[in-house]
Amino acid sequence: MVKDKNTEQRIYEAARKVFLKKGMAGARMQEIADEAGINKALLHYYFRNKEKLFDGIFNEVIERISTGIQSIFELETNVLEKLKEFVNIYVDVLFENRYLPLFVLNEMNQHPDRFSILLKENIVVHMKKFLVQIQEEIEKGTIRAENPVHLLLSVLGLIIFPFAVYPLFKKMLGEELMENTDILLIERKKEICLFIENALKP
Amino acid sequence: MVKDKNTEQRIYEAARKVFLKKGMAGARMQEIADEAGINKALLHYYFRNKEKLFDGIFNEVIERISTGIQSIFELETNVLEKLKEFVNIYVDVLFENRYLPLFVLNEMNQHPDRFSILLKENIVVHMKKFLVQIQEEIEKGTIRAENPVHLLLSVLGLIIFPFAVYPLFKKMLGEELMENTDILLIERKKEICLFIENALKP
DNA sequence: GTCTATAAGTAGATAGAC
DNA sequence: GTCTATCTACTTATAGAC
Repeated sequence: MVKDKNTEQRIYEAARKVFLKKGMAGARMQEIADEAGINKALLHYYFRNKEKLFDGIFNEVIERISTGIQSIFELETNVLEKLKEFVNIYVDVLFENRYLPLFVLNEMNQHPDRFSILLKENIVVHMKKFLVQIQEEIEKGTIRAENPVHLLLSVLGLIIFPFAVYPLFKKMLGEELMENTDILLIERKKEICLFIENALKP
Repeated sequence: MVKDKNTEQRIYEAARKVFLKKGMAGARMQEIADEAGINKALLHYYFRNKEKLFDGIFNEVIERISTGIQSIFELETNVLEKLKEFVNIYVDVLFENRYLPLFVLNEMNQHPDRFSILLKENIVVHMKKFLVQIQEEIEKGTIRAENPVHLLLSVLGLIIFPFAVYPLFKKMLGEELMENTDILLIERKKEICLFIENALKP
């Protein structure tokens, strides 16, 4: 076990890895300790208990996602451009953090209010502004759509779902068809953009 | 507690409810017993242990999904019609079983091989045939797409994602914008169909 | 078949030596 | 700061009465 990083950080990274993979309920303090190459007791020395450790990880994850979204919505472009930027950035993010979508969706379902405040403050303002912008463009006729909420749900689904499902998908189709899953996931950037463009073309 | 159904079935239904909501790791035998209105010991009398009980539920869920998919792919129609039929049936299924998508995606990630066989035999044959059909229509030019796998991922994402995310979405946008979440979810049937039609129009 | 009581096993948390 | 050993609490599983 390499000792170059300080212990606290090693624990934190180990916890991140284990929590993202197993979730709060499935994660074991012992596994985190092993992963960090230290003793279980040290976990409690640095982070008082499992919940505090989890909260740290979870808040950091949400924070990271939020700021990414924020920066996109601050762009001064039209809806289609914003969506395409969104797609490009988030496919890359998820590519490097494949457990992220399921982890967030799950923990949110298990503890519905742990982070409702967190989310409200960070994302929702931008989200709502963007929904207004979509509505405006629909009325102007520059994009063909009916309900901004549906559009947002659709784009998020196109981006996120493949990452949540890809291990299953890989198993279903067999290695032959999916030998290049990674390439497929990256390809989705242009695939989704094209799909959206066609769907929204007036 | 109503005793009209036999105990085994009551346990089974309680277990289904709890497992789907909490997952294998998060579910508690006590909670299942309470939900079924019986004693914990009876769970072990009817189903030897937690794992066997879970397996029963899980296999049944997968089975149900599989047969649904199967019947759609057996239709003798073109790709667009099949996809639309798929959308209509599955939105209704998920509407009545909202925990299903996350449950399946999760448990599959936790026990990657428990059901690889299950899936292979039921769905994969039809899936592959359908991918071939898509490829043929792409080549004939009746639909505009590039990669059948991407198309399938996209449609599944459009259908499934909103159900996986809807509690979070509801929280983010606040009750005002989402007072009719249920209507929104059902609306997705025509929304997705329209979205696909436009995206695939040659 | 169904219950109460309890055993056995597991996981989180703490005490105390170094 | 880090470890070993241990405690406590929780969860699954079983024994045995009815």
